[in-house]
Amino acid sequence: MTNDRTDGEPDTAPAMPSEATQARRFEKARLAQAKAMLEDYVELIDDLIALHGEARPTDIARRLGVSHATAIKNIARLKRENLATSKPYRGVFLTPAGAELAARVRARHRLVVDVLVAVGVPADCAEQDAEGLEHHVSDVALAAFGRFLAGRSL
Amino acid sequence: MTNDRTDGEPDTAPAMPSEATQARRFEKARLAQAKAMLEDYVELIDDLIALHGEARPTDIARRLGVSHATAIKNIARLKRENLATSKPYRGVFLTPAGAELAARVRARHRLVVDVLVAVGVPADCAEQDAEGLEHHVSDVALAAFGRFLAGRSL
DNA sequence: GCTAAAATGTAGCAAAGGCTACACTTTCAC
DNA sequence: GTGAAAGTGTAGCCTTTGCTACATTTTAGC
Repeated sequence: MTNDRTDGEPDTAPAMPSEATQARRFEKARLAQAKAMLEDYVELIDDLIALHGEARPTDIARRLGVSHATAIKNIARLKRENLATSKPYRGVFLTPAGAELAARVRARHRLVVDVLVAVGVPADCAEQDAEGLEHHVSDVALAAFGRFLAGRSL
Repeated sequence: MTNDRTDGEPDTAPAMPSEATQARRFEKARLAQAKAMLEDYVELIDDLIALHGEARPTDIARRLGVSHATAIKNIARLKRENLATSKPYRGVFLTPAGAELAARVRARHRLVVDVLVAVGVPADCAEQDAEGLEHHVSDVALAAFGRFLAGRSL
């Protein structure tokens, strides 16, 4: 039972998910949001290392559009969560766990952008929207995206 | 110029968007997130009024999976932003601006769910993912979604 | 190799959005 | 109509994630 039509409301009113179902959905969305910052940072750090051989806090800050102090504070959190390492006045590097997360996040990002483009979203808009979108795409949806794109390219 | 290949990095390194472009994307994603709470509340309040004739703080809290104190605090913010009205111990109602926002948010939500289903995401998963996703879908992408679905149904 | 600029790090503040605890009002059963 | 349960509201706290201001270290030009 996932619907909430137990009382005598007008028949024209639309059904809603049950309170528990809806609360679970919102809670998952909140959790996804909490992980978003970590995901953005590891993906960016991985990109910068690939491009420049290192990831410096100031570069990270500029690319994220935040102050360097904010970037450094968030890098400290990455280190607490065993996703990155750094020594004072040296660049930031990813731990194996961080690199693994970065790989997953980048693959997801590509897939999301590709699906958006496949349904007709302009490329630059797809890149923009994917930036916020990607953190909320579940593995199940991701698998469906993969099948959809595979079917398209036949 | 949106690419960043001005230095002597290895040719195997992938191109990245310019710092300014990337910073703008992240900033937009942050702004979308800041509006998400308002959008969730007005949509839910609108649904509850349609279903029960009123939206009570406790119902709102239960459906969002937060404490009633949190719901009341956020309702106060809706009132500050002229999206809702309420009097002590009475239900919450939407202003014209709030109702207009709710209508837009609900239409967007439907479109997002429909597109997810159309590309093969299971219905319940689509509903779950849409909850977080929807706040980051731009009007341009939304228009593309509409065209995609219209093309499908031919 | 020294000095100035850039980068890095630290401290303290603010707003958002959660929470619990407690007080007050309304509603409903009897 | 009264008392208990349910709903509503307030106060104060915590964490997250942004900021500015200032201190320190490294880097680079000369």
